[in-house]
Amino acid sequence: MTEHPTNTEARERVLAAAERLFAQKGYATVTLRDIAAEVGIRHASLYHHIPGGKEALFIEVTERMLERHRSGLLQALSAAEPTIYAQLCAAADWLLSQPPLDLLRMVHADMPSIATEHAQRLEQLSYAAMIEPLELTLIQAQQRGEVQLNNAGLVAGGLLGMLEALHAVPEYALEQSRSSMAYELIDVLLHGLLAR
Amino acid sequence: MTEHPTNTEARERVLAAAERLFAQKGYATVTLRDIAAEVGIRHASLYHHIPGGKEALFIEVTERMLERHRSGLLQALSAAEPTIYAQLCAAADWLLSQPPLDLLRMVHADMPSIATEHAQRLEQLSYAAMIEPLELTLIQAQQRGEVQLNNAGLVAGGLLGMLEALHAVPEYALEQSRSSMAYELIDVLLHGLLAR
DNA sequence: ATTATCTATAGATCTATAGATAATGC
DNA sequence: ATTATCTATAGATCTATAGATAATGC
Repeated sequence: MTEHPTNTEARERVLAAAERLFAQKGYATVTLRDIAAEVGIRHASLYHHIPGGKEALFIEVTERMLERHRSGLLQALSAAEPTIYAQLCAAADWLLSQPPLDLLRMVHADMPSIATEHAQRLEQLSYAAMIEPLELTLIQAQQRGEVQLNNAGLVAGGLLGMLEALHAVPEYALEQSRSSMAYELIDVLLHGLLAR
Repeated sequence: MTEHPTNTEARERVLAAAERLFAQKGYATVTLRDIAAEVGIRHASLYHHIPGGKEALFIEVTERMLERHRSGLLQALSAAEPTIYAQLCAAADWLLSQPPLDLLRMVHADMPSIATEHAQRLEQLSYAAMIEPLELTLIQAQQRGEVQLNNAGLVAGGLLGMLEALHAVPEYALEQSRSSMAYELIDVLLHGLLAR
């Protein structure tokens, strides 16, 4: 009955392991035992750090992952040279520096498994973290006359799907780095495939 | 002890439900009870049709889903007017006509949950079904001088990620049809975002 | 007669709790 | 003294099996 969940290094290790595993494999696929094994403790010991259990753990780490993505993306975008190519490459570098996350799986598999009020909040947060920064960047590039588009949100979502797909390339098929593949895709998106 | 798994309508209903649920939510998230409920029977009755159990069921329906994707994609591509725009739009129409599938989730979550020999086969099959047809189409367009590219496989994968992402757009946010969004993305990919 | 379903239940695994023991910080 | 772990176990849920019952096809 002594439950004093404080924010120590031990708790942080638990959250970090949970975050990485959930981001990569999703809510249902990852068991508390998997997380405990990753940390090197017994699964029952997790409850000392997370009295709320699996669902609360998932919500907490997903929330902070999305918030980190939002600030990391915004930071990367604003630090980049103000050309759309440099900005999108910086965004790609940021995304590839993070554990692979799969927004489509989050929407179709993870969100339906948790309480709707939290699912809705996380869904809004994922929009704010992943789409919005790219959308704003595209709109600004449009305003300075650099690009031409109708629906920045759509293009932002498509770009994100394109970049996330790079995480599906298996190691043995990696002839070049994922970064350089990302730059190539961004180049195609900017200049188009059509021969000139 | 009377197990005579024949290929009847009842079995087909089971396979269809399993296929749709697995494609959308993944192996671990979907329980045999979910599938049985969808069909309208008790979960134990599933075993009459699938003596191999959950894993064999997943492998069977994933395999046939990927084979259907391969033939459906090839068919759509070859039936389209031979311009890259028409071909990619036909591919998008086909993809959007199918239950949402998430290749990234398959690679990171589903494949590691099943026996490695089957996982490897399904991974090759998913390449043959999803990437290869688009890759060949892009190469042919390049050969007739319509497009210009270095790495057709990379672009095919990126395009696929872009199109799959359309399944993440929630119903309430759908101002236009997913098809028309797909066409718009394809148009961007062909002509590029940069202002001319 | 064969095929498809059901009820009942075994066995595995998972989340979660209780209470004991070890490690750590004053 | 407080914090972090452990063992042991309850209870829920899941996959899977056995055997009975219902539906269907000659």
